[in-house]
Amino acid sequence: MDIRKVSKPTLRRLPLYLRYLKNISPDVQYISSAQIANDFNYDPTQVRKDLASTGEIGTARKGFDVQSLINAIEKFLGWDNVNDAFIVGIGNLATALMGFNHFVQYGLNIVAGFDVDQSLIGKSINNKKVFHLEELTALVQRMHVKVGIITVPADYAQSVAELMVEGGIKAIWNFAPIELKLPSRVVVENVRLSTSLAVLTNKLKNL
Amino acid sequence: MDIRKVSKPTLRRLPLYLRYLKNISPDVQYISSAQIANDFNYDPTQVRKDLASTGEIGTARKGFDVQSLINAIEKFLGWDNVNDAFIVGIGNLATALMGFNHFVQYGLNIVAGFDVDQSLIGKSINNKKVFHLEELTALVQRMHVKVGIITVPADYAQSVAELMVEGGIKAIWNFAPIELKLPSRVVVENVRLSTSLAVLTNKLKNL
DNA sequence: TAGATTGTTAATCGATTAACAATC
DNA sequence: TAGATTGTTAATCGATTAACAATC
Repeated sequence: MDIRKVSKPTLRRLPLYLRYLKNISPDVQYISSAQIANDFNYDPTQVRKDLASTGEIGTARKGFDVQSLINAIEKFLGWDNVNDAFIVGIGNLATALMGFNHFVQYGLNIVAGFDVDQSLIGKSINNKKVFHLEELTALVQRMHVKVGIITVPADYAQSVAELMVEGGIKAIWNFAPIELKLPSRVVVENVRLSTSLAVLTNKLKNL
Repeated sequence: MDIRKVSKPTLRRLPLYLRYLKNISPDVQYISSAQIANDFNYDPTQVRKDLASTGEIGTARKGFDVQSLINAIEKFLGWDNVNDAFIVGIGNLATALMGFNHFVQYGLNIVAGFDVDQSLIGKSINNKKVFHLEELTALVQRMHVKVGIITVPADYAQSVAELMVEGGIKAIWNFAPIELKLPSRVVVENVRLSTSLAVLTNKLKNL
C-alpha cells in the first residue's frame, strides 16, 4: 500500500459518498462522477479526485462500480475493521454516544465508560460498564485499547487526555472545547459544537 | 455595519479564541497576537487577521485589550443576543443537547422539543416541553422561532427540514448524516460525527 | 528614543475547477 | 464507430505565511 497523502476536505467527503452509495438501489451497478457530483452540488472533477484517493478506478463510459466503490471507501477509511474505544466523562453526551449502536459501521466500538462520580460506577449503559477513572490506564493496557473519547468538562480534558496517553491510547476523539497539548504521535480529532454554532449564528445574524 | 466576508476557517477559530480569552486572569489587560498564536500553534499573522475580522483593533507594543476583544468576538458571532430554537427528534442526542445549559453563551436557547412518539409528548426535558411534530409549524409561526435543530434519523431529516422551512425556520443545525436540499436562503450547518470519525480512524489506520 | 507589536501588502501553499487526451 | 466518461495536467481561486513599514 503506498502512502497516499489525502487532504482533510477529501477525507471529510468520503463518508458522505459512502452513505450515499449505500442508499443506491442494488439494481444499479454503475454510477458516474457526474451523477454523484450533481447530487452533492460538487464539481465532477472533485468527485473523481476524491474517489481516486481510495485507489478505486472507474471505467470510461460506465462510471464506478457501486459495490467495489463502497468497499474501497470503507477500506480506505479503516472502517472494515473495528477499534475498541473507552469513553471518559459519563454525562448526557456520553450516554448518547454509548447508546448509539451504529458507530461499529464507522469502525468504532465503545466498550466501557469511566468517571469519578461514585454514583455512576458499576452501572451499565447500553451494556457498557462504567468504571472508576483510576482503572483507566490498567484497562487500556490489559485490553490494548487504542481509542479514547473525551466527554468531560473543558477543565478536566487535558489531564484526562494525558492519563489516556500514559496508558497507551493512540487516538483521541475530543468533545471538550479546548485544544489538547499532547505528543505529536497521538492522533487527536476534535468535535466542536461551539465552532459549528459559530458558523450558524454568524450567518443568521446577517440575515 | 459593513459586510465583511470572513472565511469559514476564520469563523471556526473565533470561538476558540473566545474561550481562551475568557480564561485569562482579569489582572491581564492586554494580550499579543504572538502570545495567542503560541498557545494555539497558529501563525501570529493569522491570529491578527482573524481578530481584525471582528473589527477590533490592537495597539502597537501592547497588543489587544482582552475585554474589548471578548466583546468584539461575541458581537461578531452574534452571541450577544440569544436565538430561540426548536429541536426535532427526541432521542439520546437531543436529550443531551436539551440538558446542556451553556448554549445560551453561544447565542442559542432550545425552548421546546418535537417528536412523533406519543410516549414522549407532554414530557419535559430540562424544563423544555416535548410537543407532537404536527404542532411544529404553528408554534414556529406563533413564537417566531428562527432556528431548528434536527436530531432525527437520516431518513426523516429531509422531510423534517422541509416542515421547518415551511413554518418559517431560517437556520437549521443538522445532526443527521445527510445533505439537506433546501432553498438557498435557508442557512444550514451540519454536525457530522461520521465525518469527524473518518479523519480519526483513517489516521489511526496508518499508525 | 528604541524596539515590540501592530496592520497590511506580497509570496507561498494547497485545494478546487477547467481543459482535454485516453479509453471503453 | 461515436461519444460518454474516465484520469490527469494546467489554471484558478482562496487561505496561510512571510516581509515590513507604521506606531505607540
